[in-house]
Amino acid sequence: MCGLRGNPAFTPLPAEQLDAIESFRSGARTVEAGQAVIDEFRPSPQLFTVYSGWAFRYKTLSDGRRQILNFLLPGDFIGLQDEFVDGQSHGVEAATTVTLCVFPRDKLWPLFHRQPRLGYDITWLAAREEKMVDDNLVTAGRRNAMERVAMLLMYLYRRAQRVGMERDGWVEFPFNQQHIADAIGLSLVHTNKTLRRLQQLGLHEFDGGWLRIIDPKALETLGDYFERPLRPTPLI
Amino acid sequence: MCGLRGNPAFTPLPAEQLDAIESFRSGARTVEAGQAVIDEFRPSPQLFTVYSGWAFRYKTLSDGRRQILNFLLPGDFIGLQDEFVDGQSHGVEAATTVTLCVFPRDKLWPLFHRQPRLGYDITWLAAREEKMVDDNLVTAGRRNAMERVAMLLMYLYRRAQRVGMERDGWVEFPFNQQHIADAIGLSLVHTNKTLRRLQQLGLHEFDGGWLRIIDPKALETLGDYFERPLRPTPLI
DNA sequence: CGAATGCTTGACGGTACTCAAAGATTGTGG
DNA sequence: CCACAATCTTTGAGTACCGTCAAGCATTCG
Repeated sequence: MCGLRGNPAFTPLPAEQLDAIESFRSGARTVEAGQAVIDEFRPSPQLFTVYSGWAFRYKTLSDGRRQILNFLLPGDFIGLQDEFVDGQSHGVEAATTVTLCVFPRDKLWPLFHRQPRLGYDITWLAAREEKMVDDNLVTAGRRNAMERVAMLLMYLYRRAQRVGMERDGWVEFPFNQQHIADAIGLSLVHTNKTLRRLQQLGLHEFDGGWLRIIDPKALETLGDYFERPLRPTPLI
Repeated sequence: MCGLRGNPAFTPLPAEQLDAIESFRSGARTVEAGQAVIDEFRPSPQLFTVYSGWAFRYKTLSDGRRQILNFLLPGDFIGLQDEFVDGQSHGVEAATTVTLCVFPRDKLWPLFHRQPRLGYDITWLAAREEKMVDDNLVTAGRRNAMERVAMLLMYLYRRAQRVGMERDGWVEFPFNQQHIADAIGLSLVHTNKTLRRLQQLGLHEFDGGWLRIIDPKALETLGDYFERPLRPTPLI
């Protein structure tokens, strides 16, 4: 049974729906850092909920340029998009060791049928995911380098914080500068230089794969990205 | 009753579900070009299905920079995102006269409850919308100016074509260069110059608010954006 | 006919990209 | 435990793409 349930970031569910999720679920899976959860060019016969760890969704152009679409944290539901659209979609890669709950794709419709409430929750998650991509699109399209980095750091920090991954002001940050560059649409070199300039302002700090935000307000202002009040999230 | 039903781009529905949609629906609405369908900073108490016309979703930064997130065509379902996340979301603006089917937001859950199949379809639409935003994010993050324009033109042309809006090779194209610039994340001036260079290659043609694609293969190759096989779409 | 809106062009500057190479860090095998 | 490889970070130099500014042109509308 999923140990995330006790987390206040998620909505509690009545026993009947917990049972339904249990029978929907087909197992668990662990993926090591750097390995693929979903291959970019082969639709997955399974859906997943992230149970622990960091992962990310991405797409690559035919010449290898990569764009990270969004980051995945505990509670995120993966693979919906493939259910509904043919052809190549996106890849999902683990950034740390990731543990996942696995659901067979062909039981998705029966789940909607028997537990409409869970169907509604899944729509909730799909809509939330889309809003995050919306934000990332604004970043890539309309923010400059400094703003992009500031936005991304706050965004990732807040998300991790929200699901209880903060420890004394630090959150695990398993990404290298290439990941950051691919997420915000900059080159590796320019990302490095921007990161460096930001660091000298003393608004944040990296250490051994962890991130600490020293001056959240300054970063929020710089990135023009402010935390929004968030309701508890459904957890499938 | 919605005249889009006969369109082969959409899946036919049994009478029972049509009735359910009818009772979900609260009316119709017409919005003139340039007017707001959904205000960017005020959550809408309604959901919409586009019945005819072009619209677009967008977000603006606090200093006025605007990013168009996606374009909306007949059959697109609007407003889901607001259902599920607090705070400011996105705006929706009509680009032509747009007609919409209106649904009260508070009947969304009852609809899922009584017609799980329609709930499933709504999730389908949400996932498809997200995939489109994914593609736009790749464009803004990883394509250069020429590629961005090529991709956008093919993308909009294909989408319009798909819902039967093509007439002798032309589709209505009610956007000015500022719209294009805001969609692909370039400045107005640079968008103009890029458009001009593309036009001289003779791959496409604009005339009086209509667009014709002369060499789709060349544009697809240029933009590294290829049509994917598409199933019929559910229509709510 | 004048105002408003949108398109086009040139000039110039700056942000960000590419290329290249030198540190720093981590991991691995002898 | 050290040597070496592999990966990642950092820096500099040079360039190109794209942004900003400014002004002229075209079209539409009242």
